[in-house]
Amino acid sequence: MSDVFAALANPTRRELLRLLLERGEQPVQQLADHFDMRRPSLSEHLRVLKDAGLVTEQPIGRQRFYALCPEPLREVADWLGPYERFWRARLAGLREVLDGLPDE
Amino acid sequence: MSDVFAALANPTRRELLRLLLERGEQPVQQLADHFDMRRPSLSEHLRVLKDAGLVTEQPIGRQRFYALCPEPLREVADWLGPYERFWRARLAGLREVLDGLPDE
DNA sequence: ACAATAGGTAGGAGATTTCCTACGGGTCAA
DNA sequence: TTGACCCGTAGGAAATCTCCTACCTATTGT
Repeated sequence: MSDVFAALANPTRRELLRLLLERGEQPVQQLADHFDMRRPSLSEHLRVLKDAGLVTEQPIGRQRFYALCPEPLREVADWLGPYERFWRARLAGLREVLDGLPDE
Repeated sequence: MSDVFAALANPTRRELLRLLLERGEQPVQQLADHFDMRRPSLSEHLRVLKDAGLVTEQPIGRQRFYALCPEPLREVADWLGPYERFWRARLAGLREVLDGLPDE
């Protein structure tokens, strides 16, 4: 869980996930085109994502295709569950307060 | 967003959030009782959570009560939205495969 | 006023992150 | 086979993280 959150804490890595979500699996070079960064650094980001289980890697010829693997994100959503009840209650409370206000 | 994920990437900080969720707002000492860690380190974790907007701080006398502030978590849930569709599709695909299998 | 309590700040050690350049290993095309 | 290409590893620099000890401020009770 910690490694998943740590992986998501970097904007480059979140952008990589977004690209993989919107455009499907891609080789490294194609992903690298979107970033102002050397490829070895991108490789390192991809390794962090892979270690967190957020992407899978499939070598085809001399390319490596990376694909989104959303299971860890589902676990994040599960982790959020108990807190969701809390913020819903807060929103409900806020609504009550707003309903109680005059001049509306 | 990055600072929220970075805050969540530490198990001590996630445990702090869990304590605040389950037991409501508490002063630092009461929180510290649950950890094998010196108080200055706890203070630093609380500061990280506060900077990420995940907790609020209210001084009462010589104590400071910390309370959960779930808005950033709601934003995380919103961020997860597009990926949720993806993993649901995956689960649906998996179900299809399972349904197609013999010997069930 | 004085001692005790709550909790923060200062600063340092060691590990980790995030970028880089240089290079190596495998694959394809001529 | 040779050169071009895809992409990773090695290793280093600067910044940041996470813990610590020592110390400081503010509040409370006597």
